[in-house]
Amino acid sequence: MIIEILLVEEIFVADNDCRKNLIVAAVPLFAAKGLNGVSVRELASAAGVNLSMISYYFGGKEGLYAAVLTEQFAILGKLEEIEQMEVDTLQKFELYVRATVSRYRRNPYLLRFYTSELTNPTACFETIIKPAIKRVVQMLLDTFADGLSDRKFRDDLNPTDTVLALAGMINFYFLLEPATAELVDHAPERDEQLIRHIMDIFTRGVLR
Amino acid sequence: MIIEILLVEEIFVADNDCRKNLIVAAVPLFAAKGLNGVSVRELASAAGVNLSMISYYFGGKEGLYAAVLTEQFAILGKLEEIEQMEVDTLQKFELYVRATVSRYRRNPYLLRFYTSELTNPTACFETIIKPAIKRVVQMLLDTFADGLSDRKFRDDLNPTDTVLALAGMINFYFLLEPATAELVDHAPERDEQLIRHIMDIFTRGVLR
DNA sequence: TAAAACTGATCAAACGTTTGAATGATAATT
DNA sequence: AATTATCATTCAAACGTTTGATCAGTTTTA
Repeated sequence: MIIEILLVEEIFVADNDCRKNLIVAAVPLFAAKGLNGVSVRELASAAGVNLSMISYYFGGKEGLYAAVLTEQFAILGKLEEIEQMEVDTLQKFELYVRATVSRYRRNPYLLRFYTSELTNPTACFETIIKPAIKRVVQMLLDTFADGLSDRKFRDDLNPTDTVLALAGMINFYFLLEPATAELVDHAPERDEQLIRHIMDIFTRGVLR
Repeated sequence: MIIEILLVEEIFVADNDCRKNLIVAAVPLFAAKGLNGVSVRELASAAGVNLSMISYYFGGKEGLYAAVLTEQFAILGKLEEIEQMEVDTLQKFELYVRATVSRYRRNPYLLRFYTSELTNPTACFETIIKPAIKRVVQMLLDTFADGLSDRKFRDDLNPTDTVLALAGMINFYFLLEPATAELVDHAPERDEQLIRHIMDIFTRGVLR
């Protein structure tokens, strides 16, 4: 049975036009080339504003980058809706998988910032990315613990290995897309099949 | 039963000292900061050679980066030993997992180059990284096809989703380490347990 | 002694940031 | 009601620094 969920993920809107334009234009640029791969002139030009506005509003290029990451990861850390749902543990794992797919589809840049910071961390890693990731992993660990105390899950499984396996299955699928597009059909139409597939393998793996 | 394998992975050694020093010094720098995050002066200084040697031997910074990636991914693409082994399909998947873990442990920079190019691709992506990744995925797909024709595996599974799930479980574990070190024990001593764990889940998922 | 390896100095271009002036709207003063 | 002062915002220009690359010259090697 498919769990119907409504994930409300409002987009942050700055009060100021110039400031907003900079963030909106910076997202795809930073996501594609990284912090050091984009120049302030490129950013300002893409936003259609004067380049000094970057320093004025964000204190510099790194400030703009931090603002972009803050906005992007505010979405990732929102797990309350999942946590508070009164469903069984397996369904909670499915909710996480569905939320992840939904977020990556809505925001195609999120995963790039995510993995870019994991591989080439900037100052933002410790302040923004690491806490967000730990939050997600901790939620998954708590869910697994619930499944254990319910005596639904196998008790011979390592909790961290198990939840990272689930997270890995769904995240790696999207991460690999640029390289495997010719080998694998990554069309959004297949998402439902992918989710069922992952949950199928995971369920067989963890159930008693 | 654990499959004992000997993975011979010789390290490329340049005939020239200056050239070799540059590559050796460049690996951790490029891996940590990316192509744009390191300057030629930093590279030359770390290698203990004159700055102009980068252009002399590699035609420029990008040339050195390409040389580093070529060396790194020569290891990743070496799958012949796995392919030619006369073992059943499930054991072949386990060989892949073991080889992956072994390579990431021997070369802690490999995964970083790998994911860095996936998120922020340079000119090397199409020429070096993409072919290497496709090679690995194709090998896994072939192995799955063998398991299907042996009637060992479930025939209702999507082959690509299945092999990407396996690859995701093992790769994501290492990718996430910088963020989850406080939550998850990533010690090499646990690798054997991790491999068994992943193969356990995977086996239950794919077997008839 | 010719070729290869290497050096220090130098180059133009690009970098991120800062400046001081100009703008227009709002608040305070007369 | 008219004038002045203050404010945040925007701009073009220039700042000093760093970038990657080059080149003429020197040393080393064969």
